[in-house]
Amino acid sequence: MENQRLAEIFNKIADALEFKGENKFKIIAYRKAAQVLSNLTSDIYDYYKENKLEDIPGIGEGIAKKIKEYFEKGKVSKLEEVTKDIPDGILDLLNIPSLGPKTLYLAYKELGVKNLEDLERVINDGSLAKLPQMGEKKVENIKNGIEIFKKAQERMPLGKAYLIVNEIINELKDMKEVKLIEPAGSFRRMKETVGDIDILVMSEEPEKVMERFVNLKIVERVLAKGDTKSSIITNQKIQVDLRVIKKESWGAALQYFTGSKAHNIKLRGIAKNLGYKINEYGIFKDDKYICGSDEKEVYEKLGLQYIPPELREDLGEIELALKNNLPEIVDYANFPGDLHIHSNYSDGSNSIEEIVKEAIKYNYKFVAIADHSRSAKYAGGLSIDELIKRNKEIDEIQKKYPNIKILKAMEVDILGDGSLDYPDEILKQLDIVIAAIHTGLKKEPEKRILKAMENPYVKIIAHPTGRLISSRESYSIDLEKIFKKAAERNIALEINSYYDRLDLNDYNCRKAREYNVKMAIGTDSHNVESMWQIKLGIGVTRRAWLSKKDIYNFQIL
DNA sequence: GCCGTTTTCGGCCCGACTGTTTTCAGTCG
Repeated sequence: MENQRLAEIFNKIADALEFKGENKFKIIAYRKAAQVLSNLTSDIYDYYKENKLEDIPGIGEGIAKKIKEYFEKGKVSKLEEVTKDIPDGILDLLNIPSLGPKTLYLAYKELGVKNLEDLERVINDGSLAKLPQMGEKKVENIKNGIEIFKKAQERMPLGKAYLIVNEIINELKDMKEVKLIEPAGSFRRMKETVGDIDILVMSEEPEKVMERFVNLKIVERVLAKGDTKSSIITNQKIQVDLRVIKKESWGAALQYFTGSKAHNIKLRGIAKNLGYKINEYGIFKDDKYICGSDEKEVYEKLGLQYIPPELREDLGEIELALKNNLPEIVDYANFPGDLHIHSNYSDGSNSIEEIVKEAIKYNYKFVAIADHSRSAKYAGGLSIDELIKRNKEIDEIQKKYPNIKILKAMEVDILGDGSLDYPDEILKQLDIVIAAIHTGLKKEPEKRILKAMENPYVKIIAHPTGRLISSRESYSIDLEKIFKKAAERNIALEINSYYDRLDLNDYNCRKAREYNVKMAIGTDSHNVESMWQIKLGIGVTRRAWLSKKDIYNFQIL
């Protein structure tokens, strides 16, 4: 599928045009097309074949022509045209905070800056500071920006950001000046990674709140400090923006700063058509304040059903909300249970009873104890005897805790030939068999998974792509084949909610939903302190528009 | 470059903060 490749091409064109100072709306149009392409669940080639490229919103005559060229000639000549007089790699420098296209272009034109080394040279020899509109402080900011650029090339996984957000909120929420505090941005939308963290505070006394914020223990550097906005870099090298909002603007600000950008731009268009203006302060008609204190009210005023943050990506949610027809996604509260937890029988650190007690705190109806199978020596995989002993212990504990169902599960290795790590007569004693690849990730993973799915006892395939957000690409598998088989065999695919996995991800879950595949949510916890990560998995289901009927956890009891 | 029950041309979201200026440009979200 060429969707991503084309998205990259259009983003690159946008970068080049921005560098050259082209019409900014043209740049927006290319970026919009790139965004649409990277989120498209169906193959762009099919649209091309059926001559329906222009049916896709955001793709018009010009970009359709370029996509056609790509499929017919294997290239987009516009990309070559706009990049031919730009040195290789200079566009990457646009990702340096505080260095924008105007300054970069000037440095290139006047000082011959072509790469990061050149940039550092003109900073150090003082020539950059002598350019028009430049000065010592601007150069200092760019210098700091380079440091951030080098260290924080990657976005932070959502699960890590969670801990930082919790810490900041805990530090600020008890101030008497703080009426409400709430995270916004991609964090609130539960994107799997975040580039920075946005936090909103309702207060009438911004000075005190800002003062406290920029002096928190985790602050490494203060980038800006004002009455409405302050920005800091934490000791973990992530930027946190804090905004202080007045009561009458709270809902509008929450809406505005939650984004996504594409979602907000479309909302603005709707507001405009209704004769309103919408910004972070509220909805206005001829500069007269209409509403803004409540986020739901903001959507209602625009004739829209309230759209949950996780859906706000401009992937069709606005059109559905206009018709009051959004999918019924599931709540974070009252989730029925966790399908993937390791006990100290294998490599977990807590006993089965400790896990059960913790699960009760979550109000779960069930919890699945899923230890590693015998081949997983590195992870204390259970021999058949150990497995039988463990199951007996589960029976005993079950008697003590009648209000929660303890499921006898196992995360069973898919071996090199696609067979499972226990014989069928053992597998059939389990409530849930979760099959997974842990070794030989490059050894025909697709074939092995498909073979494992033939086994009559397999209920779930764990972490189907094997990717790790911070360190590993997915196995090379054709997920569509897995989806078809899963639907046919009624096997659920996991949303592994461990923060560095989130596998399947939102995009693939949306795709799986088209095949009527059920998803199984489990945290893969190895200690009870990790069980909160079920939130991350639920977030994925919400971003993928899944309803209860799409989620295996709701169909177990 | 996209888009249209105002439009096939002329719009396209808009405000905060910083730094370099002395009324504004650049960057960011």
